[in-house]
Amino acid sequence: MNIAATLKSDITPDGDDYGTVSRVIELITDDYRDQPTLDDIAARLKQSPTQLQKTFTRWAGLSPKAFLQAVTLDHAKRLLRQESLPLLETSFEVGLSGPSRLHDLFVTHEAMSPGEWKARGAGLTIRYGFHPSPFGRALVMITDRGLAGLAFSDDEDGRAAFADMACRWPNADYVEDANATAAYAARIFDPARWNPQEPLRIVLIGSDFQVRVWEALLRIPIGKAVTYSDIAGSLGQPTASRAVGAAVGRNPISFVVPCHRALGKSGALTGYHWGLTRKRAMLGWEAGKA
DNA sequence: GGAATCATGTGAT
DNA sequence: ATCACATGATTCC
Repeated sequence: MNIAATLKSDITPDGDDYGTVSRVIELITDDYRDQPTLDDIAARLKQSPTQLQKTFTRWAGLSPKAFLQAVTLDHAKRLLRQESLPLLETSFEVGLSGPSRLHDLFVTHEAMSPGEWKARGAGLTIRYGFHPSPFGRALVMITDRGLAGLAFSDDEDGRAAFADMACRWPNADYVEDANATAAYAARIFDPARWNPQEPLRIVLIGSDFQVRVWEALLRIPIGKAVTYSDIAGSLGQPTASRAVGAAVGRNPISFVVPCHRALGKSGALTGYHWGLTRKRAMLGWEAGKA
């Protein structure tokens, strides 16, 4: 049995739990004024409440009720409250590049040099593959220095996601190699395999400012969140929150670099490159792990 | 609660 | 130069 098949059976036994979860999220965010009950939602999806219960516990170890609470605005505000600034302040000591242990997924990161960034991927070979994940079909991109890209696709063939990623480093060579990327996907989405002894190697390809923002994101632990202005402050540029937002939006390694843990000051989920529903799903899924 | 408006830093053209 | 932004604060309803 190959690794990709193993992953699929581990994470989504029926193949599409995320499809159900994302529809539930959309229903409760569209109709949040009506406060739909679990029975309402199940009926709208033409499922029984017990089916829905099974899907959620399988997906996140979370009951539907707990999940619904986890994706409300109040919950997002709670994530923000827990002293976020001390977490970010130490990012000054870390500095650019060099290995360091960060965040719950134990990542060591290095940054590409400014020269490499300007080359837009020239001379770089990027191997990629698609794999099932708790948040839909994931596109994993790796270099010999580590994980460089992680994207999500909503369409079946994933062309849009690939084009989105490939235009960031237009001069790189792209080689499909799902056997090489499967091991990364298996580790990233299985908390049981998050291990400080074997940190995940990632490489940040971006401008100096972008890399500093992404490093700040790596310091946010699971179950917490910070605002864009928190990050700006930790960079010593308190008025640059909007620039931070732009840089967060260009994060090439979504989920691993936890850009979903950046929220607006009100606790609102102000945006997400791969769709706000997916951002909500990630925060809800993490509520079951933290 | 919004909606309109302004100051703001970065990156692409 | 100019423009688009995953912001935030202020000032009106």
